[in-house]
Amino acid sequence: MRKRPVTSQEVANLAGVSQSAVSRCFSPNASIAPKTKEKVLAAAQQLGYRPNAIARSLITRSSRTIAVVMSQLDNPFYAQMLEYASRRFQQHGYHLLLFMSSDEQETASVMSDILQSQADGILMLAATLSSSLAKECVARGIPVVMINRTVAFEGVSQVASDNYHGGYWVGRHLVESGCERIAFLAGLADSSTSSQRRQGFLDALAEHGVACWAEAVGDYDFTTAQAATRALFKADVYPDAVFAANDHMAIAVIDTLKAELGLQVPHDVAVVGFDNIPVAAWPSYQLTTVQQPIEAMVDEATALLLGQIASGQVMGERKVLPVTPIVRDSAARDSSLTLCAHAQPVRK
Amino acid sequence: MRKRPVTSQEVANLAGVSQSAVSRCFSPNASIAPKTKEKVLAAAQQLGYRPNAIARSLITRSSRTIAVVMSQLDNPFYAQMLEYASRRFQQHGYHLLLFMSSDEQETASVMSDILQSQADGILMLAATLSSSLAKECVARGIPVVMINRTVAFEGVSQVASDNYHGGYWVGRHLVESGCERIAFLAGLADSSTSSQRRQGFLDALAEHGVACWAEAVGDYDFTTAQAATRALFKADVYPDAVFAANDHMAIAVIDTLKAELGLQVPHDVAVVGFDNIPVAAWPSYQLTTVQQPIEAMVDEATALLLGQIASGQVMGERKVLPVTPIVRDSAARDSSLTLCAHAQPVRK
DNA sequence: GGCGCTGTTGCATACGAATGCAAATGCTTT
DNA sequence: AAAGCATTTGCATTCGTATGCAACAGCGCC
Repeated sequence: MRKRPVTSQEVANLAGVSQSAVSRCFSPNASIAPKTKEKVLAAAQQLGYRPNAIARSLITRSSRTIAVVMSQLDNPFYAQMLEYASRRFQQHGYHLLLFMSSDEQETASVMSDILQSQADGILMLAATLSSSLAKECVARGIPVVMINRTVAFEGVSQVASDNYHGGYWVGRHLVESGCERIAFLAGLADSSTSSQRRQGFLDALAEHGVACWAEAVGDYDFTTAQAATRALFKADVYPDAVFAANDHMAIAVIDTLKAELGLQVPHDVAVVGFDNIPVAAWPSYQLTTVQQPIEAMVDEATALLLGQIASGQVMGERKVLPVTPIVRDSAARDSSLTLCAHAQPVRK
Repeated sequence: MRKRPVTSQEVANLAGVSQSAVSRCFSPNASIAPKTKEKVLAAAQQLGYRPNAIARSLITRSSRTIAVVMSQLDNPFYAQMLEYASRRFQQHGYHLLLFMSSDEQETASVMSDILQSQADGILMLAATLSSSLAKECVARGIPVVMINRTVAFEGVSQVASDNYHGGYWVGRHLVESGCERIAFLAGLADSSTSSQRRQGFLDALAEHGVACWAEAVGDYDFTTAQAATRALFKADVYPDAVFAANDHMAIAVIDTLKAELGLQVPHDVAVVGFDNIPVAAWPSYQLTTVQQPIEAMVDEATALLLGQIASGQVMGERKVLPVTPIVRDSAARDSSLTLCAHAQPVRK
């Protein structure tokens, strides 16, 4: 049977003090005599008392909980983010309530749960939010921070890496490496990250008088990216470079080229990704990519959330963090590298 | 400023009913007249009322929350588990509270948070628990289910895949493939999964009159596994097969062999892993491995937790689920496959 | 019309801890 | 010894919702 939990009242009885005294022993800045505290803690220990966080939340009106909404955990990039975020918030005495949501409809139902759960803040990792829901959160004074997504509403904060300049660097790097038939493999059609990377990339090509050879969509998914690769390479004259909107897809491209099409990377085709996930560094891939500053992004998101929670002021702030090009073998034919405005290339 | 939330009392006033009536509108099986419900819902809608889950939890003594303790999210195997578990519990109206914990000490502090949080159940993914903490959970009537770990205490439930027979299959498969110098790469020294896989593996070798050629420890970590590989292969006569206790390490072995030692897989060395993570199927690796039934394991864990929560009976149950050998190129020299008692090989 | 029945409703209380306020304690000071 | 002050303590109330109980309404039936 479920045991009835020990309450502060019972501890108070045993210690011969009032319930308030017990409560004060477990509040950081409460006024309590050392001797009393000792007595109370002994009694608490003896009974196995643990303060009930639910009751505390009710009266303090703060659950010390952050709701996290994620769309994909199979992408190691976001898994890493989640892990780091969890540790970060744990340090500040906050806990994460995890929600998975693939589509916007699911997000609506999930948001309803979140609002009922009294979370103190909401962190969205690559998940989108309808503006009506965003508005409701802001109206209730719950800060929302989105990582790597944008939303058409002002009240929510956004943290992203500099996708535009990352894409720009890739475009320039490929052109300067001597590539001539450069293709782009997009992520999800409606994702801001993919389109910003694409825009920077196209601008770089244009500045060098090169047009994008071909485009395809891979939905940030391995299998879809494989199919897209086959489509891109079925013509007699195929691309000599592919920029995939993330590493996951870039890996799929490399594997498909090697295994199905008998093409060598980078000898026949240069491939560049985005994110710098751990796999990218593996000897089999040696993927040239653009590193997103995971920890800095999470730190920024944490600071925004905790800051707004503390101040009670919910406002939409935007942070764009610099990215770092990582040059590896998959696209490094020519090493005449030059610096990009916002990005220092690093050879690893 | 943080807005004062709308309460059921305010809705009641607007709708011209009592607070109880409002409450009953949001409880599934409460007795309420359709006409009243309509009035109340309209008022709730107008005010933007959402029931406060904290207050509800306090009175019902059930938070509808499951605490999840994880040790590693960088292993896609556990990331997949978490994602599936989240969706599964979401379906049942439960939410996940996520905690990361690497070592046993951290787990102790995390458990303290969990007990205060009034979670209805605890799910441990590849994390260990001291028996004193386990005992406390059981004493409080909080069910605990561990996936892929064992604990020296009876009250907690355990779900695991059949590591022993998985290891056994690997041992036999390698011997029957003609390998003679077979090495084992262990995971964490104290993990039950690694030692069970090892035991099955060694038993299979012994039954065929073969001794294990060498052993090393890789801590389930890419870099450590790379170092271990170098150690295993530094002698003139090196292994002709390696069984790594999980895929993550097996991939590290393959990469290290190819990139640093100039050895071909499977031509020079056969490599087998465990888990069947998505990477294992990638064309570059084609890793022979033993698949753990992720969804079945989570389903089982979910059923155990929800069952014990519903009945109020906390008890230690053990479930061992069958594994499925997956034969791919990394270890398939000879295809004279035979069936293993608990495992049907599948060619994918 | 009175009786009993089913289905709704409101009242009052409970959940467990935090906190403003006033009372009480202990200590110093003159 | 009395007054003054700072610190500690207990009392009573509060957070927002669920629920047992009693009151009540509506209905059909004899």
